[in-house]
Amino acid sequence: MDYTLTTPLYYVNDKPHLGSTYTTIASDALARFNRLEGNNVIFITGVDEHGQKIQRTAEKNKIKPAVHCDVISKNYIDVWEKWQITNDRFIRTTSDKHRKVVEQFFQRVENSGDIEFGRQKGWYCVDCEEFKEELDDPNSPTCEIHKKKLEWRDEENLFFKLSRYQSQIEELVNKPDFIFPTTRRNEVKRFVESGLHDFSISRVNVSWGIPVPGHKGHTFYVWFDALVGYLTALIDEGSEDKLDTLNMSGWPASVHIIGKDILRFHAVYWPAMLISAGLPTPMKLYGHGFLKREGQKMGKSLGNVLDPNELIKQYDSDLIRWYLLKDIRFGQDGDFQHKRFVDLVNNDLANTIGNLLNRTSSMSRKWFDNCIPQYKVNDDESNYLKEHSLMTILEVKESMKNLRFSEAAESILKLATTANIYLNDTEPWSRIKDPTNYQLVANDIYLILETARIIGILLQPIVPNISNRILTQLGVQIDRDNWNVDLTWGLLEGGKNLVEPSPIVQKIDHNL
RNA sequence: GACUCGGUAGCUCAGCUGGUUAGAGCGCGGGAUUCAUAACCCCGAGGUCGGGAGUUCAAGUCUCCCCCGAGUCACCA
Repeated sequence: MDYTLTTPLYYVNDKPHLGSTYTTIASDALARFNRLEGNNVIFITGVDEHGQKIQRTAEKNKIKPAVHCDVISKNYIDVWEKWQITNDRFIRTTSDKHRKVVEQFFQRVENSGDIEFGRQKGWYCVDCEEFKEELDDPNSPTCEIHKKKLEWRDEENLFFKLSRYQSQIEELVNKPDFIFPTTRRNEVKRFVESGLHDFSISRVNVSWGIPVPGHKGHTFYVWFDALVGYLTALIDEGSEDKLDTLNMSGWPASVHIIGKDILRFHAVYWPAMLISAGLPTPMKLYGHGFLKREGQKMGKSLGNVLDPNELIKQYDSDLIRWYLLKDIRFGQDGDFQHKRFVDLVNNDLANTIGNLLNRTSSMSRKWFDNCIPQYKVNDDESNYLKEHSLMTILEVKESMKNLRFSEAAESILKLATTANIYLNDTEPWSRIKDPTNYQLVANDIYLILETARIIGILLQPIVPNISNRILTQLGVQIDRDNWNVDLTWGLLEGGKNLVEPSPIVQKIDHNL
């Protein structure tokens, strides 16, 4: 099955921040999960590089826009690599390929009769790239968001006839499995019900954009351009005119993962554009929440933005991944609290999961000649751990499939806790003192190690590095492309050598 | 202003179509244990489920009113 998923194409006005990292981490976990499930995954991310805001930022820094974009885009590419993001594509909207696709796309929309001229005049905020309808002070209008003076504009732009798609968009937006979470769906529904207006898709006097074919002086409005980037990412060089064969390349997307702020563009404008161009609409949109930091909004003005480039210098990306995916319910807003981060990493990863492996491996080596013990079937065995493991596998799959990352993480953690309890109940360290208990202990240790193996495998999409360390210490090889065989209970081989255990996660200090 | 969603233990939150003594994790206090990364395990404190009224044999769970918070209401990523 094809599974195409996307992050937003991040706007390169500024370097990456933790918000975009969060979106990308979640997308990465989803991509990894679907690969392991045997789907043909195309994981798309990229950057949105056009628009007047970027043009002006570049001017301010006295460099060409193209240079500015190169620098910031490189920053994104690098940071995703550092965070071990497994995107299959990285699309830049300044690429030649993209320009050609946008031209083709526009051609189709124009052929549908959905493009017409419209006059737009009013007070314009460059930072917002939009006309302001309500003015705070008519004598000296300023933008409330950016606190900057508005500029008077009187321009003739190209408009997309969104209003023609009222009923189709209404129908789409009403589908219960299109927009998540549901609270967001309500907002979009209300918006659509209030009546859709046509919107402008070009700007004049903005040189930093893709020229609109056949309309001198017009460049595409950044949104029109950026959304089409999802298609560009799926199209091979030289096939820019083959929008018809997109369904062979992974379109429509299974899910667009986006921030809640850009939901409307994806839920309303984008589907309408696609319908106009004769292309299928995406299957699902997931608008996740925003991250605060220690209870405060993150923002440049507050100077409390977490820089992923700095964060990754201090911590293994898995630690952040675990914290963000486990502690924040995807879709809701979250709060990055350092103390909580440290507590979770130490408790969940180092103590509960890490120490489980460590203590069991240690016992196994000590009493079974540095090896994994041989399990001998015992009919009286209830094999509670096997049952719990199998249940956990089902839970994790179901949760991950539905982007409920925190539930998946909790299920795995619960399994580790159960295994720890099992150890405490069976007390192998006491039983081993009586030689007649040898096989009993062998079985118990084996069951725990096997459970640890299952945990290691299940952890792959969420914390891939930690997963690797667990599996390496257990000495197991796994199929990196499909986890279904490896998730069979009982594959751990008794009698195989165990390396000396070392902590898979080093605890971190509160003071750092 | 209109609409949407929230307000449950110190903190972050679960609680589906109403039904035994309201739950989890973290934090805190105590105990037990030694295989282990001073880890693991057990026990405990404790909350009039935002406030009020109502429906019902029975409401955190439904209805109404009020208070507080967040969000959306057209082209900011």
